[in-house]
Amino acid sequence: MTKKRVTLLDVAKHAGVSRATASLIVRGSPNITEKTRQKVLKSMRELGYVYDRVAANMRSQSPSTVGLIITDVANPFFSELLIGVHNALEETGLIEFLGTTFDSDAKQERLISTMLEHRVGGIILCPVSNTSPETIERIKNLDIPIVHAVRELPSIDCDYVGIDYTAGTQLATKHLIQKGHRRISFLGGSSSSSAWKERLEGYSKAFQHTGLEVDESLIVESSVTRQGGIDAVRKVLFQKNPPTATVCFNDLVALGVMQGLRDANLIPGEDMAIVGFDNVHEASLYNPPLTTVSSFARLIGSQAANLLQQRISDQSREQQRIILQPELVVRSST
Amino acid sequence: MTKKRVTLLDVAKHAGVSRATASLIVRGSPNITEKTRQKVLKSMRELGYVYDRVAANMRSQSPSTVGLIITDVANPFFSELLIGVHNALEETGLIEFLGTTFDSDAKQERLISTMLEHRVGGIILCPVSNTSPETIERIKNLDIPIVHAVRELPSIDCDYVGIDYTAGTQLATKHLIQKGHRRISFLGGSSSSSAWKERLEGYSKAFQHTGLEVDESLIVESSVTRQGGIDAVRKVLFQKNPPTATVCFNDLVALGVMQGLRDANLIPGEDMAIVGFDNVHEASLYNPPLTTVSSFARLIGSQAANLLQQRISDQSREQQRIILQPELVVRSST
DNA sequence: CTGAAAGCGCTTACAG
DNA sequence: CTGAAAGCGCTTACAG
Repeated sequence: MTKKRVTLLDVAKHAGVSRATASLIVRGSPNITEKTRQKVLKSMRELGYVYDRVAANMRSQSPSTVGLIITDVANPFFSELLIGVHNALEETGLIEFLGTTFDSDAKQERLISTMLEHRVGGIILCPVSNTSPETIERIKNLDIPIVHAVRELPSIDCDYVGIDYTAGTQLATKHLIQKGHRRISFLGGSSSSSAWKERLEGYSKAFQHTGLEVDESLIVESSVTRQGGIDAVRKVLFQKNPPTATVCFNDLVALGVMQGLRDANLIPGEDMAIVGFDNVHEASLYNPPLTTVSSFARLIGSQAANLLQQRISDQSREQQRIILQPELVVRSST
Repeated sequence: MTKKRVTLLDVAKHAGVSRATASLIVRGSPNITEKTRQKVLKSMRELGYVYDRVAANMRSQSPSTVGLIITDVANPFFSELLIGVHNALEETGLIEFLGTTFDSDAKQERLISTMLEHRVGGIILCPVSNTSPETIERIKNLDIPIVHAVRELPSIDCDYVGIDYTAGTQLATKHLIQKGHRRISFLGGSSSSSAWKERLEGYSKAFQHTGLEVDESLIVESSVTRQGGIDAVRKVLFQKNPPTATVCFNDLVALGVMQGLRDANLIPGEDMAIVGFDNVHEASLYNPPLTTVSSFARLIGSQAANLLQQRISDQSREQQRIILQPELVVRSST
């Protein structure tokens, strides 16, 4: 038994103006006398009018929504990114649909479809690590703006915002080497993602620059979760020549590594130095406070939102790649 | 230079059928011969047709979106709830707009407005703790379905899903009393929220049942974050008669409490027993693993989504309140 | 500022 | 199954 929706025409009649005038007012046109404006706004309040952006945008063919597809809401890196996107979008009147893939290609497929059917004006995509060729092909044929964030798909040309992972882990690894460590493991993440490859490259580079050799047995993949960190550290801890330090795929993994060490009665930061990646808000609250590489999640989010808006308003503009430079944040875990 | 959107009429022409037929097919009508169906589906693929749910729902006056308003994405409780909502909605073709209030009434206001203008079919609202009377009045006048979750607004009648907080903290407090504790603090949360009041009631009840008295100086409010926990535990730790155990507003606060203890060179679980609330996925990974009360976040989410759907399809149906019964999960922090 | 018409991409509700 | 018409709530693009 919903009441019938109040339309602009109802408002116009109530205020004694034309529908065209009322339409100009809701869109904030300047060339309407203040007096009529007030009169119409008053009618809107009295009738309880709610502007229908969906109808408006359908007619004007301008989008009112964008899609944001991330891998995991529970990962603080992504919740920060989400906030960055939201804040940047807030002022523009755009609203975002959120989708979470949990790194599943099938889910990513479905989310993209659903969002397209809902007429999003564009999509910010943090692609799953093993995005299938079919999905890539499909994305390519999409005639709607798309911005990639965090991870880049090698075969796709489009706007991208990410950080220089290679520089980041290089920074982290160098820091450990300077502290005197020689056996340094690299824990967590999946080798199929570009984000992993780039990080590993930084790790390797740091070794090369010091003339040291990388020991492959110290490189362990895992899921990008706390549990993944626990699992990964176990695999290196019981080798005959265990590492004295570790670079982690991200802070979440680092947290797991700390846990895994404690489970083995070792003290994180003392028995093994640990560097994370992301500088998650809570990294300073870890025990011990975590040395990590800041990846500016919120900034990535707001930059991606900005790129998307620009792309929406001008499809033909030049492609942009924004690569943020990471910073090492030294705390007591190293 | 976007290509023109392919419409149902384009598809119909291409397949040599009428628009009405094509429309029946996208909506999955059964009384179409398989042969024409295949023919039309083929045309859709060839033309790259994307169904426009926005237009469809506008015409049929049935909603395709719902709003979900939570307090904090970074809180694992809410990210679980979010997943619950998403999963339940996925099958129905509804898609959700996510809004985060950070417990600000102004933000909540703005989010509700934006969602209404985007024609959501309903809203799942986890209201901010100090929701203003104006907002409440406005929500009342809303003629769209709304379901409250997690927190209840006392002056509003509507569908609600939450858990029995009173029973939860009572369980937690009783457990500590049975373990021999007498000085038990209650840390975190804001006394203006119903969720806090109910929890405190459970805490008090447990004392009453054992003939013990509550010491008001052991009840400390804080923000519902890890930092809040650190701050709160400090305030009780340096009293002349500090508590030997604590019930925390939630797991996030409990994590902060552990940290605060360590900062004071105390061992969580040994020098002070700790019970959390929520049974966040990571609670079992805390150090020490956290005794906590399970609040079934994901289930709350899916139940809220179900209630909302039912309410959308039948506005006049009887109001529902679903109160889940919490369970104590004992681990080594107590 | 007004007024009347057309259109965004669909569905509805017919008669055939 | 077809075909033509009307409508969801707006905006567009006029002539006045």
